[in-house]
Amino acid sequence: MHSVLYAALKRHSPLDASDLRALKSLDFERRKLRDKQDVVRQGEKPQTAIVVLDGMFTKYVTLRDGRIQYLSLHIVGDLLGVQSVFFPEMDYGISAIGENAVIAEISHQEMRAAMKARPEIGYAIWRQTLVHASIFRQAIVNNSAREPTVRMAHFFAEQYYRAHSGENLRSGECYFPLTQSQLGEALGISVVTTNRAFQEVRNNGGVDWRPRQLVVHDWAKLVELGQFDPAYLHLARPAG
Amino acid sequence: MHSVLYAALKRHSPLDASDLRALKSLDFERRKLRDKQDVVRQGEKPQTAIVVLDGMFTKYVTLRDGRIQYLSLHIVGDLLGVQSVFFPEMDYGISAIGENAVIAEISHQEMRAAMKARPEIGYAIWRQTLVHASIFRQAIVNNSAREPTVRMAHFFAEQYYRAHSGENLRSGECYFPLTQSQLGEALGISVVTTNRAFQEVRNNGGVDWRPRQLVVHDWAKLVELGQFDPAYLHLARPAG
DNA sequence: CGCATTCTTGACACCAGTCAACGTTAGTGG
DNA sequence: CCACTAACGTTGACTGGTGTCAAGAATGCG
Repeated sequence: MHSVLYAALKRHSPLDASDLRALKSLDFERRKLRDKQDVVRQGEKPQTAIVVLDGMFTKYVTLRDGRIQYLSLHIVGDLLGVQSVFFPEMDYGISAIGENAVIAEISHQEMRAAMKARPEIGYAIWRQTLVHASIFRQAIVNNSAREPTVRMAHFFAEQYYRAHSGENLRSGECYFPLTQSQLGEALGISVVTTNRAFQEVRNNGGVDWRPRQLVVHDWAKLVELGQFDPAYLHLARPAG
Repeated sequence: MHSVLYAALKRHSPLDASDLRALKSLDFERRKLRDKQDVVRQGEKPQTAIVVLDGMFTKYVTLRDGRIQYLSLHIVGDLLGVQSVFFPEMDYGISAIGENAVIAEISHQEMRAAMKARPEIGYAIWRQTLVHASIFRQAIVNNSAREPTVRMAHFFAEQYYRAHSGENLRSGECYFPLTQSQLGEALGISVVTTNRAFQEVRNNGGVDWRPRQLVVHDWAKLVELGQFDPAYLHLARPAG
C-alpha cells in the first residue's frame, strides 16, 4: 500500500526520502469489497481515509427518488475520502464496482499526524484532491454541454488516460467493469441512449468495450471524438 | 481584505490570533473589474491567488466551438485560483459578472509562506477548496439528473444559501447579476428552456428575480422545489 | 431619444426518455 | 453437462421535452 500511494503522489509532487519514510510508517487496514458494496454511505461519519489498492471504486450521490448519480471513478493509487478528515459528514457515498476491489483504510489521526510531521505530504495529498476537483469540473462540462456520443467518448478517454497515467496511449486496454446502466448513471443519460451512443462510439471512436475491459485501438480517434484535452488532469507529462 | 478572508475561513476553520496576524501580514493588490472581464483565462499561468471582495465571479470553461459552460459562482470571501498555487496552468477561466466586482490578488509566494508559517491557515484554505469541490459535485448531480425547473430552483437555493452563510433564510434577497442566457450556460439548458423554467420557478418556487437581485419570499418552498439539502456546503450551522 | 441587449413567445423538428419485448450471457444447482 | 434463472444488452415503437429558429416586446444605457 505504501508504494502504491507513494507512486501516485510522486506523479505530481516532489516527495523526498523522509516523506517516503513517513508514508511507510502509516498504519493501515486492508479490506476487500464485493461488487456494489459500499465503503462509506452518504451521511455517515467515517474515521478513515481510503487508498485504492486494486479494482474500481466510485463516488456517487443518491437522489430523493432513489436514482443514482455517479460522480467519478477511481483506480489504484487514488486517495478517497480526504474530505472526511476535515468535514466529518460524507455528502456522497463511495462504493466498489466489479470484483477484486481492495482498499487500505488509514485513520484520520494517522493522516493528520503525517501531514503535520511532513508538510510536503499534506501538499501532495492536497494536489490529489485538486486533481479530483478538476475531474469534477470536467464532469460538469461533459454532462452539461456535450451530446451523448461525445460525452461517452470523453468519459472513456479520461478513464483510459488516467489508467495509463497519461503514458503509452496509442492503443491498449483498461479495466472497466461498469454495466451500461451504470455508465448511463455516470453520464446522465438513460440506458437506451447509453446503448445507442455506445454503438456509435464503437463505430467511430476507435474503442471497443468487452465485458470489464475497455479496448482502445485508435487513441487519436477517441481523443478527437471525445474532444479530450488532458490538461485538466495535471499529470506532469503531456499526452504521448 | 484581511477581515473578509478571515471571516470566510472562520466559518469552517478554527483560526487563532496568530493565524489572524499572519493573514493580516499578507500583501495584496486590489483590483476592480468590469462586467464580463476576465481575471484569468484558461491556459494561462497566473502568479496570484484571488480573494473576492465584492460583486460576483465565475469559473467557466470554453469549449472548442466557442460555447461556454459556467462551473460555479463566487461571492465575497471566496478564495479562487488556489489550484494555481500547486498546478501552474489554469484548466478553467475566472471572470467577473456584473458591476462592482472587486478582488484582492495575493502572490503565490505569499500564500505559500503563510501556509508554511501557519499550517492551520493551510488547512483552512484546503477546507475552502474542499467545499468548492463539493459544490462541483452537486453541479454534476444537478445538471445531470434533475429536470430544468428543479435544477434551477436548486441553483437559486444554493446561491441564496451561500450568500447568507446559511443563516436567516426565511425570506430575503441576494445579488444575482446573471442574464438568463448565462444562467442557461450554468445549468446546461438553452435560453428558451431557461426562460420557461424560470417562469415555473417563479410561480411555484417562492422566488422572484428582479434584474440583478434574487428575491426569496418563501425559502421552504424553494428548498422543496429544488430538493435542496445544504449538507454538502459544510457550513457549521445547519439550515435555519 | 435611439440603439443594443435581454427577455418573451410561438412554431416546429428532433433527440432522448419511457415502455416493452426479445436476445444474450453468466452463474447456479441438479 | 444441461436446464434454469437472473442480470444485462439490444432493438423497435411511441411520446414528450428540449433545442433551434425567428420575431416581437421590454429594458437599459449612452
